[in-house]
Amino acid sequence: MSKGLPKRSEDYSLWYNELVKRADLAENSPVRGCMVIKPYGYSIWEKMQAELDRMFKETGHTNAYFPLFIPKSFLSKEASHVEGFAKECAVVTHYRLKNAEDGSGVIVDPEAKLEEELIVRPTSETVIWSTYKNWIQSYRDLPLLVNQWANVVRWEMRTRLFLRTTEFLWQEGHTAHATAKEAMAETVQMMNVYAQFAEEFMALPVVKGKKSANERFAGADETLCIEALMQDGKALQAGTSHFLGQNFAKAFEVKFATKEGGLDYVWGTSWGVSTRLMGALIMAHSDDNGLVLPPKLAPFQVVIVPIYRGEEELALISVKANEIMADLRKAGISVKYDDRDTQKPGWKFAEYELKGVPIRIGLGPRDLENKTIEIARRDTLTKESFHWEEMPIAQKIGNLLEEIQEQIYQKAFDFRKENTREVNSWEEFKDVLESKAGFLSAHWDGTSETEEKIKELTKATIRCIPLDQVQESGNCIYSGQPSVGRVLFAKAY
RNA sequence: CGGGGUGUAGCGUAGCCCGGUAUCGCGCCACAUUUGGGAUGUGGAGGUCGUAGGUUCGAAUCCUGCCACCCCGACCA
Repeated sequence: MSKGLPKRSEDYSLWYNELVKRADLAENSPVRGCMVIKPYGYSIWEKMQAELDRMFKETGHTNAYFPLFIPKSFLSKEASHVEGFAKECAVVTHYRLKNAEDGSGVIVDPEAKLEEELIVRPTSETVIWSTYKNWIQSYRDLPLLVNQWANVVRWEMRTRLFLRTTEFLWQEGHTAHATAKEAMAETVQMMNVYAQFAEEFMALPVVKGKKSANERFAGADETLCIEALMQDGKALQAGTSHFLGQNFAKAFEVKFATKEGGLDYVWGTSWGVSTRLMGALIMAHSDDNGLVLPPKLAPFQVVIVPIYRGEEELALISVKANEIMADLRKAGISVKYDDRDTQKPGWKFAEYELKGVPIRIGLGPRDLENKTIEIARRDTLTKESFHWEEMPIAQKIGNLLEEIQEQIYQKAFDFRKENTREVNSWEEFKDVLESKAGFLSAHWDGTSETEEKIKELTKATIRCIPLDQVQESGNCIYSGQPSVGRVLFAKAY
């Protein structure tokens, strides 16, 4: 129905790119790899932010803001951290431009070279830990529970709207604790917050787990994550929570006086989710007609489209429409009334389908006469005629929104279940990966060498060692060495 | 960063091999008829052919550099 949106089955990545642009979520900017997030797309992000922010505060965190620029020397203080990020940093070397003498425009003023170059933050551990040094002296200053909403820059070689962009928006939490146990509890807690957000609000089922050493964050002792499965059978890392041990405390000399009178390095965590969640949201639920949004994150949950001939008829319909809107708003349901005369109803139907509005209400003279409204669901593309004396419209719509939220989750959950397969031999592993993709649950000997080899041969990586992994003895799919449980493999974004 | 492809009106495109100032559709503007699944007719506006050079009497077309996007690879919490 939608004019020429590519089919998922024919070209999944083309479908994704076109959908992002046509649904008015984002577009490319003149700068390579950077995106313009358009108002409709940004309002979805704002909904995500609002909910996550609420959850962070509920768990005792407060927001702060640290600078965009980081002195180059900071980055090298934590050895594995610099190794992980050095290759993708944007660097500021000068602070002034001047007019070119030949009148061809502005050039960098060579006189204005910075003594120490500045890195545009790829993540803020270094600048934050250098600040924490001054904030923490005693166990009384702990725990320190801070989050920031910010933009970061990573000079990626290959970019895709939302999934991997040069600049992206995210939140990064950075906490400091007196004990390893407490820091680890924080790391687990935040992974759980992310999982809860993904499942309840994004309607996205996720697997909670631990990263293998290969996939661990640069500078962390342990990385926990939530992994989701997209409709093309590829996995997407949706959020990470890192236990930093004392690595950054040691690199930045952050010590505290313990209750017992000793002096110790503090224990740290960091955790983040980014605009990549937008990519996950789009790919998890949408179809060949366009976006499908879970009601809890839709910029507006209901759109009312009037069907009329002439102004008098519109006026009559608008009276009823306004009444419905007031009822819905009173019930906490967000609604838009599209009474533009510049587009026809059919055009609007297609438009709101493309944009994933969960419920569309059609209201015309026939409805006024019969005391009905037409309710169309985006997720199932079904329509029903509802008699408004049957029950209050707000109650009907409220119930339906809840049902949609649930069913979208259930659909994604079933899809993941169908596409998570236990495999027990190397041949089977390669075959399933090739023909069906999805998550592969398989035994692994626990070594980086094996993981590396499997990645090289199949492009599949260990997405995580699931938290609910069952202890089960078996043999590594590749090396045949003994294994104590299955891990989750997949090709990933 | 390596290999391949693409760049022509807001969007999608023809023309390029074989050089002579650009085709078609959607969209846009005006008017009329329309309005329960992307309306129809008539008239109209809109172009540094990605960009900078070169070859030529003449370049969208041939040559070179650069930029951006897409695909594959490498890289990547």
